Amino acid sequence: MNTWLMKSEPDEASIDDLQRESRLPWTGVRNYQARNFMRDSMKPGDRVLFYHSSCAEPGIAGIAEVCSTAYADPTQFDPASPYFDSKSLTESPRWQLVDVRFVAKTPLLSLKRMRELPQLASLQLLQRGSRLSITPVTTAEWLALAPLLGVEP
DNA sequence: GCCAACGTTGGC
DNA sequence: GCCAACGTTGGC
Repeated sequence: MNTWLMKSEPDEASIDDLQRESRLPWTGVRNYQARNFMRDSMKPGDRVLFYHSSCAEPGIAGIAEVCSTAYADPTQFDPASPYFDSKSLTESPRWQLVDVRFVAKTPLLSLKRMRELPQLASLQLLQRGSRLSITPVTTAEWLALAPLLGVEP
């Protein structure tokens, strides 16, 4: 089983929203690398670290789980959506997504705190200039993160 | 709101 | 295929 870190702006979809809905499609990814992770590498059952970005307290706010294989992101075909992509054709959708289900809220592990911890220094999230919204987390990184999130690895 | 870093676009 | 211009991300 793989672990992923997925960023979401809490104004759009927070861990509380996911808890309420119990399951959400991960809409709006418009970056090829992030899409490829969902399309090619994510499997149902994979662990997701739910990260809040572009907010007062950026950090990991909970745990989720991939619960579908990849399929076409419907928002790319919706002219009313901010994620509409006029160049994406129905017969060859450009953007894909997976569904994610709620597992648990965690005490917020802030970006600031993560930057202070040497055992987390390898996280792709923390690399200079990194802004990919979906990044893989290694087993070693997950083992270092779990106790900080108050969960069993 | 600023701006560094990165990704995409399109002319050549 | 290069690369300048432009757009976006996201922390601060």
